[in-house]
Amino acid sequence: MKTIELDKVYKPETVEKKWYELWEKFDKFTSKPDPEKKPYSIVIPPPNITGSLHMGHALDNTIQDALIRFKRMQGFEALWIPGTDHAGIATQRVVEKELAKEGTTRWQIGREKFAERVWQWKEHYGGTIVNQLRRMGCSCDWHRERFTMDKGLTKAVREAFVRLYKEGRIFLGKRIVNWCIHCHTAISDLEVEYVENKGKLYHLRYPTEDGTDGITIATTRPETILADAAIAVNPKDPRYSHMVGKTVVLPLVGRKIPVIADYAVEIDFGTGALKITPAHDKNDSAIGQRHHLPVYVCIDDKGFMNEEAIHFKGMKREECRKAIVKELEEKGFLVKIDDYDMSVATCSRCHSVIEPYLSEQWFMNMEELAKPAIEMVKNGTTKFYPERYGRIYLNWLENIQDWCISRQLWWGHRIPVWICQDCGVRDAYIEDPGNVCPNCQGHNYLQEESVLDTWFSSGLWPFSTMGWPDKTPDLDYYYPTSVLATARDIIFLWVSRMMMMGLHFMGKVPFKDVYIHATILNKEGRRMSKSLGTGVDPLGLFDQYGADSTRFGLIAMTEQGQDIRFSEERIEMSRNFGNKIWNATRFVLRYIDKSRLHHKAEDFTLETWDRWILSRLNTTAAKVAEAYDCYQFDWASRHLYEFFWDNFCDWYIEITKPILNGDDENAKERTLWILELVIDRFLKLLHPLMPFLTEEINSFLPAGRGSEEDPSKMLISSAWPTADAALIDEKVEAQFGLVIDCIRALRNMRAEAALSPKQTAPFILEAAGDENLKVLEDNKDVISHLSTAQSISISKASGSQQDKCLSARVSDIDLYMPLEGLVDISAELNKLRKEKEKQEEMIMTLRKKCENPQFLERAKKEIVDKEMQRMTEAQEQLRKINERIKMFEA
RNA sequence: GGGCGAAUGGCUCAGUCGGUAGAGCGCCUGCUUCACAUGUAGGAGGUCACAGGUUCGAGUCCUGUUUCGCCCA
Repeated sequence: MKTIELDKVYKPETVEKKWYELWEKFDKFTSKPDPEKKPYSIVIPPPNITGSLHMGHALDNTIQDALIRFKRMQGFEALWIPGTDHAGIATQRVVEKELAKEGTTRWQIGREKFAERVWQWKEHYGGTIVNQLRRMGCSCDWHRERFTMDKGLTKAVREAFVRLYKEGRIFLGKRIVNWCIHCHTAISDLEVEYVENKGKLYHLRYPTEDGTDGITIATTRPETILADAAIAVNPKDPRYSHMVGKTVVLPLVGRKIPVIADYAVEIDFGTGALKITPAHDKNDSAIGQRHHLPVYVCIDDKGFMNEEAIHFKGMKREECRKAIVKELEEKGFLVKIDDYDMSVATCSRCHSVIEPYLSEQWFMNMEELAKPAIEMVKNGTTKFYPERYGRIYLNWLENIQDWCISRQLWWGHRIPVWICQDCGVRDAYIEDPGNVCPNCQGHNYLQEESVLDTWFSSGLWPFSTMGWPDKTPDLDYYYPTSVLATARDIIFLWVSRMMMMGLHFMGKVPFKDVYIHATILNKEGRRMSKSLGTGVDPLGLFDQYGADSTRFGLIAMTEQGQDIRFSEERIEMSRNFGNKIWNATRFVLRYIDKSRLHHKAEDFTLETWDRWILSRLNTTAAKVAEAYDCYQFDWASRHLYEFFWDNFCDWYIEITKPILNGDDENAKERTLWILELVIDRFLKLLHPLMPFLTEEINSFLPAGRGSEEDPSKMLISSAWPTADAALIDEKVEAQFGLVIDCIRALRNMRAEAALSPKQTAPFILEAAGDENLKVLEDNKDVISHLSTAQSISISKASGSQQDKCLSARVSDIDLYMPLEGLVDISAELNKLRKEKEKQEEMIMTLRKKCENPQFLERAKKEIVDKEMQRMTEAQEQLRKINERIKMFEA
């Protein structure tokens, strides 16, 4: 067997690349239905094809990969389906920008050519984020990679649309929609962002026809008066009751419009009189419908004023506002302008101001679809983690509005409805019907121009990716998926739609659990934003610290669903952790000549520290599995870190050094077995979080040796180390905890006496109870070694006071370090007096407690006993301190 | 306007059933000890935002207040 010399520092770069290639080469990510195994499946919340990996993705996909790897190791048939969505607006904009650079537009090249260009772009650049997922170590089944515009998914979209259409849930309606003049399409309510803005409130006077009276309204959008249809006041408002039913004259335009009464008008806002512009405001539209008002449109779909806008025609809406205010002022209609803070609706894609726009769009009635989606969360079939997000989901679904599903884009699933331009008949088709109208036989049977909202296809994702609408073995086996892990802002966008569509078409929820992870904020506690440049690029972190460190660091930062501030220190801490693991293995490998994993605990007489580390290992295994299972990833990382660094490296490995260098062959065999066992098990426990490092180290272990030559031994396909309850021993953990405390106390005395690290010192340990006495005796060598003792005397407490020496107390054990002449008496006295004060304070509070009859009566017996115990303990300690003070003073 | 969340050491955060406040980073003092200075040993540092309440006992439960963040309308 050749000995392996490892580098002093772990270097992730080459390692990460190597292992990812090997995993893929040996199909480690591939999953297929296996009736012998239980399925565990995840579909990726499809990232946007135009996107690149940001911190949120990094966290989201670390979580999914950790779960998949964990479950795969546990023996589940684990499937993670990757893919991307076609991101209608975003992708179209990217390609339009390219065209602009070439001096052309999509209108010039036409719809078909444009679509070709987008596909070209997709082939070239669409793989960015997918490759970044590989860089992270994501173990997705790439054979099943899907794209919302690929053949299978298009078929699913078509099928779903036609079914919903035939069920009468999809309809064409002329309504006010959120219109983006820049993207030139309708967008959904969820794509609208409200931005606080310092605006103006314009007070305008609308006179009566005879000029004797009038009414003053307040508006933030004076340019829309050109399309006013009425003035509305609240019927309860006495200021205007005499005006209701009369007509006023629309300034500049001269149109006579009625004054109407409607309870929707807020009496306290502005002047209490509201101008009604049914074509350019959602609320006005509703009021207009109630009062059968005519609809005037003055702004077109590109944001320009139209022929309704008299001589303002052709102006941009912003220009028109200035011009119209000026003219209103000149003609005496402007009463005043107030400053006014308002929130302006903007397009979440291009940030231009949304124009509420009356247009014909396709809508989907959601009310009926929402009902089962609500029910399945209420009855716990699908559970949210953390729970509170379930309530947010419910609240949204319970108030759901019709969904505007049409987009005036050229990139996306074109709505499969054909409309006869001659007779107006229309229908939806799974297969293209040709251009002959089935009704009038005319040849103008044409497909709808609009495409579907991208989320229409995302909603089908959990089952369209598995082959729906066909009945496939995959659907039988993997659906419903186990969990959807995603960010909070996705609840409405995808989670709810996937639930509705999944229940409607599959009759089953699409996922059993929904895990909502933290939002990552920057150091200042603000959202990371690409446009503001406040984001941290995870790829930079991968380069600097390695993917493993970034994964582990992100996980360690994440508490349940709570927002987290990104701190690079955590990533650094994780890198140091990885390096620690690397070096600990490096140490152990110096002594390991062959695998001893075939041994059992029964083969040896185990020492306290052996049983302690085995107990800690198995406790950790149990806690880590539990943490993964309830999505407490930060706990998992904490348990792993603490076990390996604090327990294994700081204590166990240090203990083994003299044994490994000694000549007790039996002890060596036993110790090497445990060292190997701990590393073997620990690597497996850590693997879901740090896949590369663990796989690399495993390949050096004599029993591991997962490699290109022996891929079956790779960690990725190894069995999860289930905790062995027989090796968990709380008593041993307490006993060795006592030993640790004693060693710490001795080291502390050394530091007080300013001994150099190598300088040995004599110690005296006296235990009051037999039990602790035995623990000390059993671990004498360890205590001696780790405290760099010259000599250790362990005995039952004699009651007699030790001479001039430093002292400490752990449980019922007195520890002394006699150092003739070396003890700084005044410093020691100082310390003792401080301790005395502390002890007296403690006795006071304890006495208060223990003498309180209500405490004795009402508190649990164990607590009372414990407090009483502490009380006597503290008094004993105080007595000793006093004695020692006396001694030093003498 | 409605809802949700947060406030614990200088910083970033843990704290599960109410029972002696923890970690990492930073800081101070020792260590070029044959796994690791991305390390090691020791140390300092906290009125748990504020005010009430429940309780024998509150960082933890309840009510209110303040500040910050997010979501919805």
